[in-house]
This record gives sequence, C-alpha cells and structure tokens, in this order.
Amino acid sequence: MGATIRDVARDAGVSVATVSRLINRTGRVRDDTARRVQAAIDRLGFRPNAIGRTLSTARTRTLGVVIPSLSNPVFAEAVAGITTEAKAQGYTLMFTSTEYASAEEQPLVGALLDYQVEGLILTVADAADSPVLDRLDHDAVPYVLIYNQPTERGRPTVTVDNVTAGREVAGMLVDLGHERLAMVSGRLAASDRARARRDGFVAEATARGLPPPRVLEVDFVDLDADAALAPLIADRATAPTALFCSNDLLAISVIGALGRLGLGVPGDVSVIGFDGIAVGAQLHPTLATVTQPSREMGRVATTRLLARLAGEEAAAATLLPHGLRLGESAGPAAKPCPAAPQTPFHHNGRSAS
Amino acid sequence: MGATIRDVARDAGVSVATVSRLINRTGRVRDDTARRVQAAIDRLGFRPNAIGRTLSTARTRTLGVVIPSLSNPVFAEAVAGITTEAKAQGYTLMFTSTEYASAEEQPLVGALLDYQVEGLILTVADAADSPVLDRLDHDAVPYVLIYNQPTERGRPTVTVDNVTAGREVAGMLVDLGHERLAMVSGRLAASDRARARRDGFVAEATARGLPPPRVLEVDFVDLDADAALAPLIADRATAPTALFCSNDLLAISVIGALGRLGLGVPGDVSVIGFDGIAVGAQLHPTLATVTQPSREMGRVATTRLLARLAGEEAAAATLLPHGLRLGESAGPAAKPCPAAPQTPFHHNGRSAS
DNA sequence: GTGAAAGCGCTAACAC
DNA sequence: GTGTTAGCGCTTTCAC
Repeated sequence: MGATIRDVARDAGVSVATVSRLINRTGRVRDDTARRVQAAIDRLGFRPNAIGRTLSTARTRTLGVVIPSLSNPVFAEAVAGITTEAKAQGYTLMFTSTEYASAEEQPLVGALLDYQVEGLILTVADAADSPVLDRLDHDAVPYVLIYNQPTERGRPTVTVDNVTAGREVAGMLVDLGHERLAMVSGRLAASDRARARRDGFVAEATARGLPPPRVLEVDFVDLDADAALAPLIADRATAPTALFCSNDLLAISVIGALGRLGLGVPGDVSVIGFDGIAVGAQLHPTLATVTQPSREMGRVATTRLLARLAGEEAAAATLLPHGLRLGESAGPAAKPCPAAPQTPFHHNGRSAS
Repeated sequence: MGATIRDVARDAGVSVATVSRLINRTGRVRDDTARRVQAAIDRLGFRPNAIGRTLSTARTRTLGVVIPSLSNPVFAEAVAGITTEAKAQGYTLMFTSTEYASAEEQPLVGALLDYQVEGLILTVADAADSPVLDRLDHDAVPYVLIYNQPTERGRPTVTVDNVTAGREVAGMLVDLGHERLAMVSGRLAASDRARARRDGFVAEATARGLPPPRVLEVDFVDLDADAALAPLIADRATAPTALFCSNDLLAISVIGALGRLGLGVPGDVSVIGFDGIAVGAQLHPTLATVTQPSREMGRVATTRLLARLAGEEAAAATLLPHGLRLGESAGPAAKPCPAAPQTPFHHNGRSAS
C-alpha cells in the first residue's frame, strides 16, 4: 500500500539513513538534502511504518487497556480519560474487555502483550489474588490498576478509599435514622472493591450499634432484580429501610425492582449506589451515590504508567477523593422516629485517608 | 523480556523454521521433534512476537476504531459490540476517540494506519464530505462506518434509517395531537445523522400540514441547556408542545432544563430522544426515544469489515431496524383538544425501509 | 521432515 | 553530512 523508507531514499537520491535521520530529527541533515527528501516524502505520501520501527527500537508506544465492560459507564468514562491522556502523550491504545469473565483476563492480557504493548491499565476481579497480575509481576511488565483495591504486595492502583466510603454510607444512613440496613452487591468474589465497600459498610453499621447488615449477593450480569429482592423485603416488618448497592447500575435496577414490588423510594426504602455515573443525577428520584472521579482515574493511571515507563518509581496506591452525593433516593427513615425530623444533612464526603 | 523463536530453536536443537512450522501448524513436524520443541516453548514461556510476525506476513490482525466519545453510552455500547466480535474473530483493537473534534479524525486515523491496522470502524462527522474518508478510499483502506448516513458514493455504513425514524417521530407527535413541534439538535454540521433525523422530522411535519418545525441547534459539548431553551419557550402561547432531540443525552439535558424553567414533561411539553441508551428506560418519566441496536451495529460492522478483508464484496449500507419506544416523556398534547383524549397509542416502530 | 537464508521496514552503529 | 550494513523476530521459499 504505502511507500517505504527505501522508496523515499531512492526517489530523493539519498540513503535510507538520511531519510531516517530527517523524519526522526536524529542527526543533522543539510538543508537542501532535507528539502529534497521532504519533497519525496510528500510526493509519495510516505508515512513511517510503526511496525518496522518497533522491531528495531523495541518500543511500540502502545498501551494495553483491559476492563470488565464498556457497557458500564463507570468504565467507559475511565477509558475516555485514558484515551485522552494517552493521546496527549503520543501513545496509542490497544483495547479489550472481559465482559466480567475473570477467566478471560489472562488470555486477553496475553494477546496484548504479544503485540508488545509497553504497559497495561486494567481492572481485574481481585487484585490480591490474581494469576494475571502474578505473571505481570514475574515478567516485570509495567501496569497500573484502576478501581482495584490496594494490596499488601503494593500493586500499583488508582482508586478511591472504598472502605471509608462504605463507612460513610452506613454512617449517613444511621444519621438519617435508619436501623435496618442491607447491602446489595454483585458477586463479591469477582470484585475486590465491592468487598471493601461492604467491609466499611458493615463495620460502621455495627460500630453504630446496629446488627450486621444483611448482604445480598446477586449476579450483576443478566440480573432478575425482582426475584432477587423479593425475599429480602417479603416481611415488611423486618425488611431493611435502606439499601446500599455496590454500584450505580445495580442501584438503578434495584430501584426499578422495588417499584414493581410496591415499595417507594425513598418513601419506603432508601437506596444509595456507588460510582457517580453521570446519568444518576438525571434520574427521578435522583440517585444518591458515592462519586468516583472516573475520568480522572483514567487520566492519572495513564500518567502513572507513563512515568513508570520513564523509569520513575511511584507509590503503590493513588487514592483519589470520592464524594457523597445525597440524591433523592436516600432520605430519612420513615418509621422509627416520626416526631424527630432530621436537620438538613450536609456531608461533603471528603475522606481524610 | 520474552524468549525469541531463536532461543526456542537453540534450546530444542532445531532450526527456527521448524519452530515456526510447529507454532503455525504450517507444514509437518515429526512427533518427537514436536514434543522437544513444545517442551522448549513451555520451559522458556515463549510467545511469538506479533510485531515480528507482522513484518514478515504483512498482516497485523488488528482493527482500528475511531468514535466521537466513550462518554456517550451509544458509542460505548457499539464499541462493546465491536470488541466482542473482534475478539471472537481473533482480532485485536486499536482504539481512539475524537471527543467530537472532527479535525482530529484525520490525524487519529493516520496514527492507527501507521500501526498497520488492517481496517477501520469509525463514525465521522459527515460521511458525505470527509477528507479522512477520501483518503481511505484513495488508499483503498478497508473501513466500515457506524451511525453515519449512507452516501451517494456508496460508502459502507451500518446504521438505521434516520430519515424514516425522524418521520415516524413527527407522525407520532402529530397523532398525539401536537401542532407546535420543534427539534433540538447538536451541531448539524458535525452530524450527518442529526441532519437526516431533522430532514425526516421536518418533512413529515409539513406533510401533515404543520408549519416547518423550528430547529434549535445547540453545542452538545458543554451545553447550557437552560440558556439555550429559554428563548424557545419564552412565549408559552407559541412555544412548542413537543420537542424532538437529536440524541438521548441531549434529551435528558433538555428535560432537566425544562423542569428548571418551570415546564413539566410531558404535562407541558413532550420530549423524545434518539438512540435508546439503556438508562433512558430508568428515568422518570421514562424517556421516549427511537432505539438503535447499538451493540448489534458494532457487531455487524465488525463482521462486514472482516468479510471485506477476506475479499468479499458487500452492499454499501446495512440498515438495521430501529424501534420507537414510547416512554412517559412524550404524551398527548394538552391544549388543543381537551375533549378528545387519544386512545392508547400503539406503535411498534418497525419501519418498512 | 528439516535447515539455511532471504527479507519484511525500520533504526543505529560505524565508516567515510 | 551522508552512506553502508547489521540486525530487530518472524515467515517462507528453496534445498536437501
């Protein structure tokens, strides 16, 4: 299809080395030679073949990205941030997704490595117990995680403080007068961050003197929310009055299911999600949620990875600030204290971690 | 980092040709030789370098993807479909986005071509007038568009029938008793599909005897919907009773703005979007919209591109069926005929195109 | 069935 | 300043 560096050299009557020097600005080229070469380049529409270049430089200037799914806006937004930053730094992305099948992580990463990506940005099921990360560590392949929990082994990750955020959610709900809390989560085995959110949530609830909240684990992909929730709320007298969902997409499904099951939100039950996807603010009731700076997380992860490639050392975990967005889907508990309306609740959600 | 084919050959005491034959299943290798080579491969953890392979085969098995933005779920969903299908066919994706800057299309595509992607899937601002597509055509680079309008030059695209869909929206609103229609669209110059939707909408409205609907063009990125809409609805007596928005994200913004401006949806004004992003069904009121099979569009585009790479010819445009989802955000016109409530409206939206 | 060697497009010594 | 040449990791004739 395209012309090669040899074609250009021939056309300009110089050697390939001169052409190479010109296009890479490595080494001096006389002015009139440069003009002749440039003319040949333009005439032939020559663009250097990045593959050929890679083979001799051993540098691809590509990054690999592996996330669970682009259908979840929280990941799409992070990838948007990665894209922006990578582009700005002259890197190109190779992208793929596991569709929440953690067994896919290994082969997909392998495929990207075959293409010699210089580093990877990924979200895995469980950063602390991950064959694919073991292999990356072993092979000294640079990578940065996003969303994943910090690990004892100090794996590099860019995320928010999920435990503290979970605690804040529980605290907020207790402050609103709720006494029967529960959590609805995707498969905990497939999400270290969901576990962290639960841990914080349960810890704070019990610290506030409540019994340990029930945790309902559901299959996030192809979820029948109605069927999953029915048992939880069967007995209205003991049903939770507040539900913490491990992510916004799940929270939205839950609110829909509750409606179909005859429960109003937040009238009968408060619901709060996690992620802060943009659309949550447009729902009615607006979705109460813990916000993560997803786009920024993608940007920062890219910056960190590139710094790493440049030889810089960096801390294991970069914790970005989360926020608590008190949407209409979470409100005061109705039953317990009808005579004591809460004062307007203010919480900026800035954790101190 | 990794072992090369030469390392394997040396370790197994054979030539690189034999190793190559084994890993590619091209040519026969004696059983015991194969075992020895396989053992060496396993011992060294050898994985063929795709870059080296590319250089000699002139095939990368990579596809390039360029879309406006991953922040818009309609594109994220399409890319999810592309990812799935490409993966299934053994192709890897190189991804980038323009963030709605059409001037970026050319350089970004150029960067992907430098990496020798075998073909491209993209959404451009205007398929009929596109420097980047001119160049791809000229260089005979295989590509398939998604979302873009079919062109006279027969550029390959996978989309829905935007004109017919636009007509159906107008027809539906007229059937609901609306007489003052308007459209709110992103920059028409930056979206051939928005123009098509408008054309159908305006044509049908006038065909039904209405004056040509006003078309309000807004800046989709960083939009101040309140300010943009205020003039349109300043005079309640002449303000439109139904608003067709060129995409769902815009429709959601518009509904929010209308609320802040004191207009209820659909009580005071009906709003209908375009795209069918998943979250629309969760809004309150649920979003009336024209649905596109985005994920499927991504899948089909990938299939078509791969067929093209395999040498198959194909029709220029693949039109996938759209649907009309009559959400709560669009309802009967309140004012004109208070005495003639519409019968429940049924419309399956399957166009006959 | 196996090996030797050329070559894919480029960069980087190394000469001149 | 410029040219020659040896690779980078792989596939693929062509011999044997």
